[in-house]
Amino acid sequence: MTNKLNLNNLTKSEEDYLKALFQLLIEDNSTKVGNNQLADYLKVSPASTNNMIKKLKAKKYVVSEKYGKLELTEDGQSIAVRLIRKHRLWETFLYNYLNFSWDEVHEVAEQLEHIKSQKLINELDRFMECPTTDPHGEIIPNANGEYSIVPKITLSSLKEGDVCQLISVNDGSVQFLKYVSEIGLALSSEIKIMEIRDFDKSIKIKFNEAEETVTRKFADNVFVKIIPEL
Amino acid sequence: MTNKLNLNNLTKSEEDYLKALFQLLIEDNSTKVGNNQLADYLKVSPASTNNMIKKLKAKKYVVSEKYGKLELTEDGQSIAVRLIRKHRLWETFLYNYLNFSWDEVHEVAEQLEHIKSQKLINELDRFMECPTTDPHGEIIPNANGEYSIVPKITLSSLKEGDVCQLISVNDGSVQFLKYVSEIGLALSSEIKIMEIRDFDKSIKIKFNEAEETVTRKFADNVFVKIIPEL
DNA sequence: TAAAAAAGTTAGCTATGACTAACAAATTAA
DNA sequence: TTAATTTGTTAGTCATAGCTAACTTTTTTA
Repeated sequence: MTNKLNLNNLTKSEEDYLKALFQLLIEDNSTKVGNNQLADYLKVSPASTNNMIKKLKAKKYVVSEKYGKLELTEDGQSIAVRLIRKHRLWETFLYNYLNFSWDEVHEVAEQLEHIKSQKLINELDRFMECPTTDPHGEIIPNANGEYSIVPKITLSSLKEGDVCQLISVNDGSVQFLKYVSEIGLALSSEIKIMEIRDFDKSIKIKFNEAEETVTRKFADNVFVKIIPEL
Repeated sequence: MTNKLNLNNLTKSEEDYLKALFQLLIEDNSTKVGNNQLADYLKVSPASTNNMIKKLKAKKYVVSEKYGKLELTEDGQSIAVRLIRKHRLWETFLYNYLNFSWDEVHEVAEQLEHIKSQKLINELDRFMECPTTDPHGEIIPNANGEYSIVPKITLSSLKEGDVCQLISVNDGSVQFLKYVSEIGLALSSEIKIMEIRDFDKSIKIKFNEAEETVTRKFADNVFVKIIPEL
């Protein structure tokens, strides 16, 4: 009996905190996630975070020592993965069936992911014929909460001369997504690092025969797969 | 400028109260809706209702004198109709595309109707090719909030010998909906009133060549259209 | 290694929206 | 028409979840 977990006893806020922790801890693969970092990520005060972490520790979804780093229990992770599954399935639905654009899906999916109905999400999955990635290129966990966490390589971590393929983009900001579309980048685009300028770490990239210079901040939000040179 | 109304400033609770008021006032066409009646309908205490009514009066969605009957302003009605539109469109989606049954759709639609996105609901409408009635037979208001409020005639208001057609059913209770399905009634079923028993107001009805005796309470939740006799 | 900065914690406040208990007004019935 | 019942209101409490301000612990750096 792995699944005695009751997913219906969580408030929207509790869910938001668990999902945020998962994204910082597991998806971003951080060594240490602290209280203030989480507060920053969720755009709330450190006091609020501290408060919520206490509650989540009492419910055994989070473990941490006083003044120590935050960690998710298995149950905590399980809840977070289910939320991510819901979020990404809804994004896919909005994008593929309801004419939403790349940058519009996130905000609405943030609301839809909190709808409590196991049947709803499983049927939505079936209706869409079990998609494996969302519109931003992120992998959708399956109904058992299993999914391969591909270590994320950012465009900013590459060196001059590297060639890579765009895998996914951070969907946290509408402005960013609009910019990505505008310069003509799309999922699977092949990108070559032409030059990295030392003084501001801005990067000159080449794709589809076009060249663009992007900032370090931009490159931090673009996830890629390196294409080994022949 | 009819629509200066900001639909995004309302809490889930405020929306629930406005919708409940609309259903009691307009759809059930009551002469007087009072505080306790509303509390009853929403299954909260009269104190809670009183409190919320104060807030909705301050926001100009509700008008009432002290100790007087509750009424919705035009803005209040407008918000309620939009919620009903959302509720019924989601019910239709769940029923037609996601294999939900008659009695399963209501609970999930109660959650989905609070999702804030104009685009979402308009695209969902387009995707389903603008359905006009939901799975329970209720009319879906259009994007402008217009819809014909058909005066509801309950099965219980008919007299012996009358013949009618099932138009819609009250979707408030899962048990009721299951019972309706089990005895074989469906939307559009033709029903004849065979006998009304005086002592308990139970009604013997005939449909699809079958006969059933139903209680007054049952008949109160079934809405019909009288078929004029030839 | 001591001072400064950053990170984490606590206390106490706010708003929302439930609740109960007590009370007041209005309606119904004797 | 007075008494009983129903209906409506108010006061005060609770939980959730946010906040600021003050404080403590840890980490950094000078």
